[in-house]
Amino acid sequence: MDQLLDILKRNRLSVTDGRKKILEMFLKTPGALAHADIEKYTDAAFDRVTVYRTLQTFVDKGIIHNIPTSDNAILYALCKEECADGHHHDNHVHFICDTCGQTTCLDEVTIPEVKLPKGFRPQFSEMVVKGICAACQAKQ
Amino acid sequence: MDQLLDILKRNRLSVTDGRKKILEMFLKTPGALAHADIEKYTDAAFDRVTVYRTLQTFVDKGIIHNIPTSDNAILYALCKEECADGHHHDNHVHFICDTCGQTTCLDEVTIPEVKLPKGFRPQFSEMVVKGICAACQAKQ
DNA sequence: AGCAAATTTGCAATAATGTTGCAGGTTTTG
DNA sequence: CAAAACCTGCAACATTATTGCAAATTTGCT
Repeated sequence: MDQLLDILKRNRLSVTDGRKKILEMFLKTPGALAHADIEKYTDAAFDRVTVYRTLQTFVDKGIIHNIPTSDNAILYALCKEECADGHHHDNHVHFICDTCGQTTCLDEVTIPEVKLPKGFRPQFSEMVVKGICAACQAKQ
Repeated sequence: MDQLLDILKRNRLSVTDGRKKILEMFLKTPGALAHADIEKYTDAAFDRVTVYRTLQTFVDKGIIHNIPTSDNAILYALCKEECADGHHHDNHVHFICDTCGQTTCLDEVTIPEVKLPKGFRPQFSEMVVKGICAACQAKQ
């Protein structure tokens, strides 16, 4: 079965053009996508509202996760291993390239544990590294 | 000399009511503040625009830094050591409490280095830990 | 295949958030 | 104290996000 359909079905979501197109974008893109990227995608001219709702649905189902950025943008990326509903186990590092701007999930780099002050109980952590990505480095 | 004035003067900023009030909020607050927090602050009824500009000025001067969050909000917190203009050395971990929602700078917890895949050159990293903070833990 | 129920979409309206130019006011400098 | 520099508030505008509802699509069932 097609990978797209497989993911949608596994999450008990109706298979619609919008969801297929948006999910396809994620599967094709190595890095992360912002809401704006999806809206601007030429092939897929969906209503803004639909994009918002689709992304939210995907996050809820654990198909994609969002990435914190210190500037305002919300970025989304595919979860490597499918996560349980609402619970993401994407404990990998995200890398944002200063040159090309692309955000990459470094699935093989696990977020290290840190020793917190007394009383703090950690449940989940996120880590973002900025710098120059392998692709841009190679071009120079 | 008053700490407020000291900070403003050291950064060659005019001392105005707005800046004093906003900086005072940061000095009083253990955690981080969102733009909305400042705007809602009862005593300080400044124009929205003034708040935006003041926060931007403080960030530019290295008085405050912003904290990435996976939801959309931009949070700001005081820089512990004053940073050089534009260059922040706030390489500490941020903690967001799931119970009270407050964000705390863990100044004493340094972000660990991670080993990146070949070709990636890191320049700056950020780390956010979510869980239950010491204050909320103690209340239970 | 065909039909009813459930779900999803697009539109419209509205809210929330962020930006810019400019006139008037405040702070600083000397 | 006066001039210059800087800051603030207003207004207008741009962008981003949310909600309700009717129409359209998809699904489950026979």
